[in-house]
Amino acid sequence: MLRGFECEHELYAREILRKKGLKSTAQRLAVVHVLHTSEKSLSVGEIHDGVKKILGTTGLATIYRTLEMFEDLGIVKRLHFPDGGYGYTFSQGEHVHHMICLACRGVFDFPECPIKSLDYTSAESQGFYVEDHSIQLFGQCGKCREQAVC
Amino acid sequence: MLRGFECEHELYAREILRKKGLKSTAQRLAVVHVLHTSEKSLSVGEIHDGVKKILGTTGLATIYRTLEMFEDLGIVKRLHFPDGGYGYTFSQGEHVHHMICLACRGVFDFPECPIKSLDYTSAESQGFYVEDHSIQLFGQCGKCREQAVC
DNA sequence: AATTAAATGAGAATATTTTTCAACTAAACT
DNA sequence: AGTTTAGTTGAAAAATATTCTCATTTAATT
Repeated sequence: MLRGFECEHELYAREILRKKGLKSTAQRLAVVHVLHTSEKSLSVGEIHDGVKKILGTTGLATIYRTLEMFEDLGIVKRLHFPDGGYGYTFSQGEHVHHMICLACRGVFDFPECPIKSLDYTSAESQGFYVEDHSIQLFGQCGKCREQAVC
Repeated sequence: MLRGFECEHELYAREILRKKGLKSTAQRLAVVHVLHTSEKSLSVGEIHDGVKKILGTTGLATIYRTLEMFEDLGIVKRLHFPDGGYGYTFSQGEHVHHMICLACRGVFDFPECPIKSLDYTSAESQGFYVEDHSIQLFGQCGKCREQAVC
């Protein structure tokens, strides 16, 4: 298959796919490439466009299939925005929380997990068993603040 | 217009609508009723069904329009689940975080906001201006744990 | 009761996502 | 390097989900 833009991120994805007996197709690696070279999160359509730029024609269904699979594998993360939209960002499966710029949809890692220091006592006192949590900060990134008119 | 199930939640919604010069229609109050009497979050279709049970025929477009408006007004909150679905829960505009049961989609308030005690220093050191944040705990509620087979 | 601006319903129009299936291809095995 | 095989893809159709249009209705005000 077509190579040429092989980097650590693509090798990382190849490895995960290989372990699961899944194929490292040009389409899948192109999705990895498009996502990890983007500083902002991307919609399904934007990912499709990016992949088409690399491979020429590519079916939209393949993009949907790939993203769903990648999310299960922890290769991408789906983020929901307050306006109801959503996008994908590359992920290496780590426990990371994000700061999301509402202006450019840029995604930045939030270095600390405040829940780590916190315990789940108040949840558990209500009989709730916590399996996972998600934290997101919304606002404006440095670049967008500079460009802002106000 | 049709009354009969007027309670504090409906009066609360009426007041917000009135202040904005919007009408308290039977459809809107029925959405409030359906949502606040449900212990779990509801999909658009479930809300539509619930409203139809109260009012008879009701257009789906009205449900969509109402939910969008209610979200802007802080009367409902849209929650996204790890499986990609989403649902709505009644809200009174307060800063509350939720514990979401993955089994029944029940929504419970998480009493403390860990971000309150935390500061945004690490975000701000990256030049990011934080406007809002969202925290969600996912897991299993007490009721679903009891019913679980394992 | 009359007025008016806002809201609704029904269905058409869009948009989004999933499914189907024949053709294709990466990976493993000669 | 060629064969085999199971997994994948593309294209189009199908299924879902969401938004829009506009004539009719209604809540709120006078």
